[in-house]
Amino acid sequence: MSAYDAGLFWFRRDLRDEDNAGLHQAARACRRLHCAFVFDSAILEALPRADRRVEFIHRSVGELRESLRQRGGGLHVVHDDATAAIPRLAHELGVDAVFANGDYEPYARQRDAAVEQALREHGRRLHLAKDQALFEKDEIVSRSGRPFAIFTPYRNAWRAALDDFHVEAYPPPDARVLVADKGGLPSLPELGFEATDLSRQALPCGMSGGRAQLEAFASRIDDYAEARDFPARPGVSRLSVHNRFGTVSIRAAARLARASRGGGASTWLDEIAWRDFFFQVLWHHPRVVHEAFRHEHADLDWPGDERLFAAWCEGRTGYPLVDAGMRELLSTGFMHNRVRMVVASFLTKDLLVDWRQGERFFARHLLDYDLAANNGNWQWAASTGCDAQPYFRIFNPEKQSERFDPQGEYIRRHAPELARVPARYIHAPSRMPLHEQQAAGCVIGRDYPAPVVEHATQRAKALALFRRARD
DNA sequence: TTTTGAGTTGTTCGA
DNA sequence: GTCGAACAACTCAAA
Repeated sequence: MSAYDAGLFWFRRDLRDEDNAGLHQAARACRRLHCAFVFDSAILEALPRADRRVEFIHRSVGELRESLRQRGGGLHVVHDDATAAIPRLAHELGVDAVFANGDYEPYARQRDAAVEQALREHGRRLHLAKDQALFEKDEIVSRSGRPFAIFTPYRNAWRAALDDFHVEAYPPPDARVLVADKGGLPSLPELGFEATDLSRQALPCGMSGGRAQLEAFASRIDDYAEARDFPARPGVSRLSVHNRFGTVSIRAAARLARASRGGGASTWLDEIAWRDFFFQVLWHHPRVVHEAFRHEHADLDWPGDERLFAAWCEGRTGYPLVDAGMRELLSTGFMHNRVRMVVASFLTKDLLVDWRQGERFFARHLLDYDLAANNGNWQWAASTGCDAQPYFRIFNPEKQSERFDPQGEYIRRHAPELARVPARYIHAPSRMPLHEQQAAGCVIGRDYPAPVVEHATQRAKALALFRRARD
């Protein structure tokens, strides 16, 4: 009943051998199945030599390889340009077909098209399965058959579809099908990378790490709706990096939400719907990678300069919640979601810097960086996107700080120079009288910067910028 | 077919 | 102090 004698499963952003749609499909279609992972030199070349993500992937691939070996199989690990490596490996192993899980990013689509073309020249096929998303491409469309451009109706249709959707886990591949690997796992230095501080971050890698995070979140999910906006609290799932690299299956996340059924689970399910929504937006509109989704905001002339952008990058804008967020990003590779919104709003609406600069900075530093979600959310914050925030809805960084970090716990954790600032000044330390600054060991202009811009003034400028674009 | 209402994440202003 | 309105424009679904 197997369609092929031998096949090759190519792992990409799905680093697990449990509940993996494409792997399951491949194992059923082949009598013998090889597995491979490619450290794609086309991607790695562009990265700095110390990169937490590469280390996360490296460790997760190592664990995946061990797990496959325990099942009687293995994982070929190659360091090369994937476009060349996969067709070559398919040839060397003498397989009839290659299997993988689909990817919605323009680079990945191009790469897969090139691989498919090269395979076809030798009579081999490439089969792509749906695994990253619960629903993809044209699975959720409006009544007119067009892709949704507004989240809420998308979400309603998505949830209705989920009610009828089979989210059982795909069983792991049958041991009799898997074939052992040859060759080793290249070390991080062999790939051209240095070790990072990843082991000091409270972030378990691999399938085992993903499982632990998911279980830990299961005990907090009922409080998610209330707790998720407070960055000092353990309210959010912290599963984003595992969803990014597939060390947790998105179907496992959906099963957890379904099993919980409370308000927290429902709110969290909406976040999963946002993820699918942005995958779908990117799939249908790849141009959003480079330009505003809304044409009338495509040519906004953002006046923000390099000095302001640098202050934002380094977390020294003089707005404590913004600075704490940027420092969290730099020191951990993560930033709490509420704070992501605050710093994104601040960069675009207060510093008036082009959202693409912020997007690129996040892309470089976020461990959980995902093109679709990052782009979608930046365009949301900048009011340029698909179902974006209205341009006049501008976050006040001080107000957000008072609401979501009232005692400044989060601020103090990430901006230690503010640790001794009294709570009544923690959201606007420059208003502290000098003697209190001295008592707190935080003199404005010496230990902590004065605000680089004034919110009210910049808000008015942002409104004018958008008004001009509309006229 | 047309109309109507509602829409992730907010702030400011004036009564 | 609290409250509602205003801040646009467009998509989508329901009436």
